[in-house]
Amino acid sequence: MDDDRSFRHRRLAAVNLSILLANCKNMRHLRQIHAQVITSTTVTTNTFLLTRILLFLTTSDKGSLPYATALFRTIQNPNRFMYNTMIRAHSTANSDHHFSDRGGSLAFYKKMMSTSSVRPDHITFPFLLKYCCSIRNLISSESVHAHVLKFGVGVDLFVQNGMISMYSSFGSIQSALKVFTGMPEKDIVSWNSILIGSLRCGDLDLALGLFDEMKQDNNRNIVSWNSIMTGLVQAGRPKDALIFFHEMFDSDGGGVLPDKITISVVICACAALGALDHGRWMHNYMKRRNELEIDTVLGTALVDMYGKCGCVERASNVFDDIPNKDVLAWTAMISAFAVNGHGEEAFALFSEMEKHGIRPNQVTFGALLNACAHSGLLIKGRQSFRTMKDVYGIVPNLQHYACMVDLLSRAGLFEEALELIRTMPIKPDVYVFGALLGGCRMHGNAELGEELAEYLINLDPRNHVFYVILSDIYAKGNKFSNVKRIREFMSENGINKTSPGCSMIEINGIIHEFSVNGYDGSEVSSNEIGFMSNLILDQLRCVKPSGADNDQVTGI
DNA sequence: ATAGGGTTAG
Repeated sequence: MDDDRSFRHRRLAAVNLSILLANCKNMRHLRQIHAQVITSTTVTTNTFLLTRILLFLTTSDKGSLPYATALFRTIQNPNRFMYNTMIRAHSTANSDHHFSDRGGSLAFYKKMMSTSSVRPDHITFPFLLKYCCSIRNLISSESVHAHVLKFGVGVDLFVQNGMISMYSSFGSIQSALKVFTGMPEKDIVSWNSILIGSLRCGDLDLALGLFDEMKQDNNRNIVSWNSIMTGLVQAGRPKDALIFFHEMFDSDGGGVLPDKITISVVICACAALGALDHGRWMHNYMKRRNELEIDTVLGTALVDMYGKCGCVERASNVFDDIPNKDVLAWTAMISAFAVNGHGEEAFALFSEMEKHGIRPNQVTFGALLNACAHSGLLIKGRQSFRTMKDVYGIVPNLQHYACMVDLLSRAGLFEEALELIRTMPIKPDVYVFGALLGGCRMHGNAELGEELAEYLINLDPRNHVFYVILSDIYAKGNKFSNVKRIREFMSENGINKTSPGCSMIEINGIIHEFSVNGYDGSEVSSNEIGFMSNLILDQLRCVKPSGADNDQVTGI
């Protein structure tokens, strides 16, 4: 009788709480609900209801992880479900709470192990392993593997899948394969995990082989396609990514339809190729499919693509319609202005971003400095470099220094560039010195140029770039015997461009590659491309360089 | 319960 009443009470309270939580509007509201639970229920029901609140706090977008963590600390004897909830909540990477809650999921796991009553189960480990993917700590992760075996869940499919991801996130594709091949039953997630793992570890051949095998077993889904395309783009093979996209699209990929992620990957490939027609087709395609709304991520990818294809106007139009613009969206648009020589607009947009209360990051300042380099904005460049450090406390990285050195040495300010290099707190790399060397070539600074080139050639004797720049510097100073000496040295030692510089052109939606030596040989005649490229070269020769940044034109 | 997407760079 009593039990029955208690049960009904519990049911009733749970239903009421569900309704309350479903209508919960903000944290203030949640605190009220929490207080109500604490004051109006018995200890037994309390545990049950607190669990519901924890779950709400960690899974709803109206929840709050710090509040959940604080609430969790007040619970005397959390049960396994509560521990699992917290471990799950702290398992995702890229979140800020990694810093506030030192230890993340592992801290909660350790706390659970310190009790004698609660043990992990097959739900605990997939989340814990996911967390291990982000901490890049092999020792901890191997301990987790040991615990997986200790608690007898090493045969669980989800746990095994998690271990594949964990090992490949460290680059241990061998260990990942060992788990994979040892699995008695594999599902689509197992296959996708090992596919993604091989891509992360840079083993493209393995990935392509796996992808092939998956086809035979009719074991490919949208995640498989998206993953292989992402891998190809990141491996610098965007053209192959597009080929895969067409294979998927034309054959219906075995009943697979492109989703938001497919679109963003393909747009990324288009951006890398400068394939404007393809990119615009994708843009139209997503408009046709009304379930593919342009969210922040897709909008950012589009802005980037249009920017890299030289369509600042289109980029700007897409940008205006992006909902909830975050740093990445703003940075993509600033960058679109930057690479197209619209330095002033880039800075205007930066100010607007600050007004919107969006905090710039390292990448934003990289884009700004890049804008300065592309538009010769010396003063603004120096200013941004200072603002980055003093106002935002962002530590400049090698790329920022390379950008500044580029800007200064293009302006002929070699002393200032050298001073910056001398006072750098990090070791300057090839790109920093390379930027300086580029300035030397532009201004015919032979003394510094020779010294630098010699240094860089010693660092990387097989790289042709520095020989060529050095010979350019000699040629500019009419030291043709030195030019001849370098050319002879290069041919005697077989120092050539490893792969000929290659450009791409999009004709009727097909990407064609061509270079001075040859052409990839598709339907369009190589002669037509050769004819056009000569025409363009002739026109370029008629253009007088108008500013310091135009030296490439005279170099042709 | 586990797998996939966007920003800088010389």
